Amino acid sequence: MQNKYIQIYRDTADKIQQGVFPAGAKLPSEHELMETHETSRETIRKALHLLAQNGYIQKVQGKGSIVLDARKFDFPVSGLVSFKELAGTLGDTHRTLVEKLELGVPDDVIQTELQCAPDHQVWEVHRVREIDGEKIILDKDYFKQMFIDNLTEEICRHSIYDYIEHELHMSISFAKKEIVVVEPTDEDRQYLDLGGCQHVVVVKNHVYFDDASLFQYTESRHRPDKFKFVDFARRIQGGT
Amino acid sequence: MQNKYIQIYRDTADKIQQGVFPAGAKLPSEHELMETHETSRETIRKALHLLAQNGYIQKVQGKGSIVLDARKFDFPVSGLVSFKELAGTLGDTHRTLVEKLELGVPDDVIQTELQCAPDHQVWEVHRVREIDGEKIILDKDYFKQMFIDNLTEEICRHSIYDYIEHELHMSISFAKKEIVVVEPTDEDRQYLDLGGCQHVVVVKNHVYFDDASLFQYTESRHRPDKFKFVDFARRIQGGT
DNA sequence: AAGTATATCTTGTATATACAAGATAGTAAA
DNA sequence: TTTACTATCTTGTATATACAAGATATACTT
Repeated sequence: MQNKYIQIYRDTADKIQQGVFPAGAKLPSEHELMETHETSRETIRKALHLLAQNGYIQKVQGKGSIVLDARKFDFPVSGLVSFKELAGTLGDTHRTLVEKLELGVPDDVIQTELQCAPDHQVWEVHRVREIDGEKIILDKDYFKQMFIDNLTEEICRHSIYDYIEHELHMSISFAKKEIVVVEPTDEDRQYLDLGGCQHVVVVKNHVYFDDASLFQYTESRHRPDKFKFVDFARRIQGGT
Repeated sequence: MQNKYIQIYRDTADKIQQGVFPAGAKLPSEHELMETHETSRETIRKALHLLAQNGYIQKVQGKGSIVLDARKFDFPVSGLVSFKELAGTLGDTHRTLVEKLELGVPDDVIQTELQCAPDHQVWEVHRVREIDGEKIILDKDYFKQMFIDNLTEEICRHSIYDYIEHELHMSISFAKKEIVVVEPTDEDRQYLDLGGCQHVVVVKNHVYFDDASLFQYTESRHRPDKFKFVDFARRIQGGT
C-alpha cells in the first residue's frame, strides 16, 4: 500500500530469493516489467536500481539485468541489522542478558562520540549475547535521552530497534561503522567467554535518524573466532 | 567530459570535502542547483542520490539536503579501494614486495572461490605490504588468466587495478567482501611481522566486472592491531 | 564461408510535466 | 497571546518523450 517502485523492488527481491529468478538468469526486460506491473519505465528503473544497489542484480547495457548469487547474504551483519534480526536468521538458541541499564551523564569519550553537551542525559545499556550457551558478544549502547524517554529491561531484552521504530515511530536511516581489533578489557574478560583469546573485534556504530540527527553510539564487542562480517560494495561511480 | 549527473556529483563531492559546503549546512535546493548547473531537476536529483548513497549528504523531505561529516573518509578501506590508493591517502612510507607471481592451475579451494573449471589457468600473486618498515598485510590474489594475458612483477609492484582499468580497459564493478579473524598460518608468520599476535584479520574479496563475470579472488591478511575498516550503511529501503 | 550492413532489441541519459507530501513562515481569526 | 489557516517553499513519486549507446540476430554481399 505504498510506493510502487518499492513494492516492485520487494516483490522482485523476494522472487530472487525464492529462486523464481535464479542466479545467472536474466530478469525480464524493462519493457516487459513495465507491462506486467502496469507502470512506466522510470518506475521500473527505480526498482531495478534498488536491486542493483543491494546486490541482487547487475545491469548490463544492451543486454539486461543479470541475477546475482544472493546466497552469500546468509549472514547479514552488513547494512543495518540488529542482533534480534540476525539471531532470527541464524536459528540458533540465543539469549540476551541485560547487565546494565542506567540513565546518567556519560564520560568524556561517549560525550564526544554522541556529540552531546556535558549535561545531557544518556541511556547506557550493556547486553551480553549468548549463543548456544556461549557468551559471544558484549553490546554497549548509548542513547540520547532526548530521543528516548523511557527504557525498560524488557525492551532491552527484546529489541530496542523494534521499540524505536514501531512504538516511538522514529525512522532509523543510516549508520557509520568502524571495525577494529583490540586487546580485551577487564570488562570483556568479565562478561564474555573469551577462552584465552587475546583479541576482541570491536564494531563501533554511529546511528542516525532520517533527519540526520545522531541518536545512538554502539560498541559491539565480539569474540574473534565467532565474528563474521559480509559486505556488498559497488565501485563508486565517477571515482577519483 | 562525461555524464552530466556524474560531473555534478563529483563537483559537489569535491566541494563538500574542501569545505565549501561544510558539515551540517544545507546544500542549495534542487531548483537552485538546477539553475546553476543549467540542467533539469531529474539530473540534479540523480547527482544528489549518488551523494546520499555515498554518505556525503542526507536528504530530508520538505527541508533539503544536509551535508554530513565526511571526515570518515580518512581511512577508506570500505567500498572498492586498492592498496595503492589507500597508501596514497595515508601518506606513509610504504613498499610492496612481490613474493610470488605464478601462472598455473590452482587448488580446489581457489577453484571453488573463482568458480572455474579444473583446467583453467589462474594467476597467483602474493604481495607483502610494508608500512613504516613493518610488514603489515599479506595480499594473496588470484586472477583468471582468460581476463589477464600477461602480468609482470612491475605491474604487481605498482597497481594491478590501475593496469586492468587503464591498460586493459576493463571496468571493475562490484565486490563481495567477507571479514573474519583466524589463527595465523605458517605463511602468515613467515611473511608478516606479527610480533606474537595470535590472530590475523582476513578480508576475502570476490571482485566482478561490469558484465557480472567473476575475475578475481583475494585474501587480504592483516595484522590485527593495524587493521581498520570503515563503512557507511543505509537502512535498506523497504526492508523486512 | 566469411564478412558487412541493417534492423531491432536492450539499457543509459536528459528533459518535461503533474501532483503529493513535508516544512515553514506569515496572516488572520479566536 | 494563542490557535488555525494559508501560501509557498522544499523534496518525493509517477508519467511521458526523445535520443544515445551497447548487443544481437538476420539478411545480404563478397
